[in-house]
Amino acid sequence: MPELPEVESAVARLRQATVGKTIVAARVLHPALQRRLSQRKAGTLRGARVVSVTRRGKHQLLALDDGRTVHAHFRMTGDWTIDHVDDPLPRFARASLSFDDGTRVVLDDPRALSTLEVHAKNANVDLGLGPEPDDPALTADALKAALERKRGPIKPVLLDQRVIAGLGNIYAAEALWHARISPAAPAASLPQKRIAALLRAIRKVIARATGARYTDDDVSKLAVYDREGLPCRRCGTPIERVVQAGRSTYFCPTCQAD
DNA sequence: CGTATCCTGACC
DNA sequence: GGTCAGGATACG
Repeated sequence: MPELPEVESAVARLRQATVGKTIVAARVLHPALQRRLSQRKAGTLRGARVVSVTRRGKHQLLALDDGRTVHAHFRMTGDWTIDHVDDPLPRFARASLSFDDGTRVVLDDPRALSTLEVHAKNANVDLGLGPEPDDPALTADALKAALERKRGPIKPVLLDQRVIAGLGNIYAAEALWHARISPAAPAASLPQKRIAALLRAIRKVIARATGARYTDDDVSKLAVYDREGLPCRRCGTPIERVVQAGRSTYFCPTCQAD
């Protein structure tokens, strides 16, 4: 269930469950996943110890004591189920890592779009990511420079992970609503002041979601996402839904007029 | 830039 | 049976 705040929470659980422990078995359980990571290669993880678990954008990186890195990405519907080696596998188990203390970490993903890879020691892994939303180097000027290089409407540009790492479909729409910017506004010509407002809004929506679990209660607090036809929380105008670059965009046609 | 594609389930 | 889904990428 991943946008950046959900990945952040997944990383915290993964870290808690695995750091300092040694892998005793690794299984790749779904053919689509096996195309990226063969069972043979996964098997080489046996005996390696997890040194650290970190997040970059929506990517999760497990550093191993032998220098290799396990690299996971949830895409649309992935999540970790953390259980015990003796438990029955979850219904949508796609891969699993078992540890020397009996802990098992299961990649649980109904759509099986998640990815899992193992990178060699010293491998140059380019995740293709821009700055994190909370990166102090991400100033309004820096964001303006990045946006000026892009063509097309702002909303799809915000989903480009090279612009800002970790922003997804929900929080892109939420941030635009808070900043009162139309999702169709050309990214390249947004004025400085509006970009500054957008950056503040991005930080606000991400910060508010981080730490909180992604509960129904949180969803009900969203300003525009999945609220087509419902009144704008600011002006009462019905929220509209359009499709941009194949993704749903929700916005208020009154508050976000340009 | 938009579109199709990877997958599978939920819902109309 | 069609549409949609919180992501990313290859392609035209």
